Amino acid sequence: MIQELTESYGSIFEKDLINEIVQVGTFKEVPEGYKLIEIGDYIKGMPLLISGAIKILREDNDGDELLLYYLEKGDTCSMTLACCMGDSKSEIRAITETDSKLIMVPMQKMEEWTVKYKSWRNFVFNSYHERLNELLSTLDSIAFDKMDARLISYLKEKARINKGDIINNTHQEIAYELHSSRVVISRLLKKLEQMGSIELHRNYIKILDL
Amino acid sequence: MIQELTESYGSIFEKDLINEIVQVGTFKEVPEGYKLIEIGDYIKGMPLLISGAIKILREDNDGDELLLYYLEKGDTCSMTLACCMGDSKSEIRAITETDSKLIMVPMQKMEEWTVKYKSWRNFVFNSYHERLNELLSTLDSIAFDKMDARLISYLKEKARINKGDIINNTHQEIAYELHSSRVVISRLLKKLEQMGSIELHRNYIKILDL
DNA sequence: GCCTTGCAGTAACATTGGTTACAAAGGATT
DNA sequence: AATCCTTTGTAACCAATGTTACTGCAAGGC
Repeated sequence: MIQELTESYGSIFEKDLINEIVQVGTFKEVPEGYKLIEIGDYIKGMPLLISGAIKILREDNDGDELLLYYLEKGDTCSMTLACCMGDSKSEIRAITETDSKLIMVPMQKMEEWTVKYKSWRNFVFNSYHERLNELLSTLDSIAFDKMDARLISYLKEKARINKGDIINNTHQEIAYELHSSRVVISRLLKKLEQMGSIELHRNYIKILDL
Repeated sequence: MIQELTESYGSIFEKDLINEIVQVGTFKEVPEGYKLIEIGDYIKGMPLLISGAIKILREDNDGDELLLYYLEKGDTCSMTLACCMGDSKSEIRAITETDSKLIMVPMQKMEEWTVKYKSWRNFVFNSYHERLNELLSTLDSIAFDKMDARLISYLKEKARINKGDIINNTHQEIAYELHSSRVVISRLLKKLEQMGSIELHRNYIKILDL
């Protein structure tokens, strides 16, 4: 575990802190599609992502979903922080987008480390900062962009996260995450194909030039 | 200044911290409609709101606005925090919604107080927590609600913030903050009036039963 | 091969929201 | 009162998105 930690967090955490994390943290390896956090859960631990990616989703009262953003190596979930501090329930759902490795740190250490380690303070604040900004840009996209622009951003981001030019999703799945309908997504994808930006196949999409 | 501080923050900050704030903070009284922060500004200080209300707005590339949320007594702007920590520019605009009193605290104290005062740590984290949740609910409303529902929430919130049942805005102004158009807002308001929920007048709206 | 199931393509239509254009009403100024 | 400006009301129209319904196709199981 110490090896993975050092690799992903060695440049930002002090040695002492790394050692503490090794002592109290638990290493987890989770497959793609695993649900880490459900809306309404009480959260006891904080995840430090070593590899892979996690998607953070929001849901409304009717069960409609919306993708908020992804977490990657070196990220943690500020929502989790926020929830734990406030001792409240999770407002979001977290699902692994790819196979992932992460370390769970018990929440009790938060306060202690915040006082003790400058690097931990910076990490936590940076984390909040980045997540706030990601939320803002998600909000921008929903408020100001039309569906075609949102779809293009989605495809780009998804390709980046999955490190390739293939997106293994059905139109229906994409529609869920963008909170739209399958027919609309198929329509727009077909347009993108006709423009030569993508190639459509059954169960996957190949990015050509977005 | 110590009096106002104690009144609004006495129950959450230690005496010592209050004293420090009094020493380094500057008291400000600002009228309604005053622009406190503009997008792109570098921020040197952090505002502690004593009375009144501040609206936080987002803008897209075309200059279209969108109301994010309000700050009230006892609140501070996490965006500001986020920006200062990251030494980056402001992502938002802040304008007083009503006449307001606030104390500006220089940013340098942040780090120091975070180590020194547990109450300050809690305040900062709570602040982040609340702002994240407000952003989330704004996002919900944009993503999942139709314009009529958004308008109703807007009117309710505005009435609450202004502590009354009169909303002193033109249809055009409301349209800006909801990122819609005047005609659409007039149309929906007229419907609400016909349902007996509100009364329309020139330059103001009276809330009857929302 | 044949059947079932899930995915994608497409047409027709409904709804929401945005745009343009113009009229009418309320206030303020002269 | 005559004029001017701002705000509001409304109609007609358009574009984007969502809905319903039906089709064909691919893959896997039988």
